Amino acid sequence: MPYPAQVQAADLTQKARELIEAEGLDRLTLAALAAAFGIAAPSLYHHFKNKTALLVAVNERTGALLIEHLQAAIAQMDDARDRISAMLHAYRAFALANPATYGLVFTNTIPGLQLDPAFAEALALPLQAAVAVVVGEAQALPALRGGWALVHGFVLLELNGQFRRGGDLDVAFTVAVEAYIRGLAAV
Amino acid sequence: MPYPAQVQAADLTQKARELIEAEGLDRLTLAALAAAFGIAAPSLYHHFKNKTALLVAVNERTGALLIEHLQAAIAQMDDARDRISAMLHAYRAFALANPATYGLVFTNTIPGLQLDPAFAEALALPLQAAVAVVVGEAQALPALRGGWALVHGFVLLELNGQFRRGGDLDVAFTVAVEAYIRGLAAV
DNA sequence: TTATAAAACTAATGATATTAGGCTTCACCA
DNA sequence: TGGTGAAGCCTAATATCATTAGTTTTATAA
Repeated sequence: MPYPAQVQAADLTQKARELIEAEGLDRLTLAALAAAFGIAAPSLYHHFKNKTALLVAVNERTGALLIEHLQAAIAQMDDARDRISAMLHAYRAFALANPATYGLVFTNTIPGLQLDPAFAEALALPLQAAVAVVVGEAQALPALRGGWALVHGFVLLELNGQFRRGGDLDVAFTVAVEAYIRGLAAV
Repeated sequence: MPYPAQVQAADLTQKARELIEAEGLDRLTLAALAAAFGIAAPSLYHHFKNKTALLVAVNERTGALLIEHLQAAIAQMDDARDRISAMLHAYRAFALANPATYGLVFTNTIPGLQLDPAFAEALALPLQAAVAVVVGEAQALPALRGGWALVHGFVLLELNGQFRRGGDLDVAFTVAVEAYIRGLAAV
């Protein structure tokens, strides 16, 4: 029945991600996105309910990429503490490489952008086991949350330019992560 | 020479903060803010260069309140580790009590909202000394950044509703903070 | 009393998202 | 083989805001 689609939803999502990283979220207008495909803005409504739905799709894609990235980082690591450290570093690397879209995933200034509850679950999965080895099953959940918080907070402050007193941020990150892991283990 | 000002910039800032917390950032329109004072939207431009400048003022106020809150929290504490713990808990309490405006301070989806560099400085000041006692001057800066990151990240994830697997978040926060401090000390 | 300047107003402009309604193409079925 | 209908596109219109332009009001200073 159709008409030869000039555009797939996935292409739109991908291009939107590129535009957000290249120009900033505020420059991503429906008109600009449509223009990139040679179509008119209202046509986008055939692919997404509204702009928020487009951004949700962007976030889902970013989340999937992040999870892939984390899984790759621990491919052949045995020691639990090494795995934790490697994942936290990989997490930061991903966020720094995708600053605008990473930030968008966790933005709460735009209503209706909540990520699927399964996301946090999927994100935690690869880390959960390693943390449990270090602190035991009972403390695994809070310990996990602390680790996620540490990295997430560090990266956001870093992306936000809040660390303005000099110093090597790579070193600071490593110091913080090592301290946290050491503290977890030392119960 | 003037005209009896019906409004002071500080009143506008205060009301804007209230509206943001009560209705959400997206509901804060200039028309709504002006209406709360019985004046017309364009009149606000006599007090603020534009809406971004208003939001910057809101952020400055939030930052000042946060710093006051932290200083009050450590009023009569002697032990360095107690001070660190108390400040981190006070920080979280403030953010949870002012979720929308706290989030706005660290939002990077709105251009031009960068807080004054002096803010991070002033925020760090009360914590700096306590951290230096525990880890020594040399490691104080990275250790400080890690602590800030931990709390900031925890609070944002919490406000964003990312911790959906149950469990007591107060406990999780305490576990994480204690682990971090313990890890810092255990060098 | 009057000129001035701050502070407000009304009316327009411009950028965007969104909605309404209609045209075009093509896979499928009679 | 030809008709149909739905998908995908378009143009035009609407609504919401922020912002700008130009005008009016009024307390005070001279």
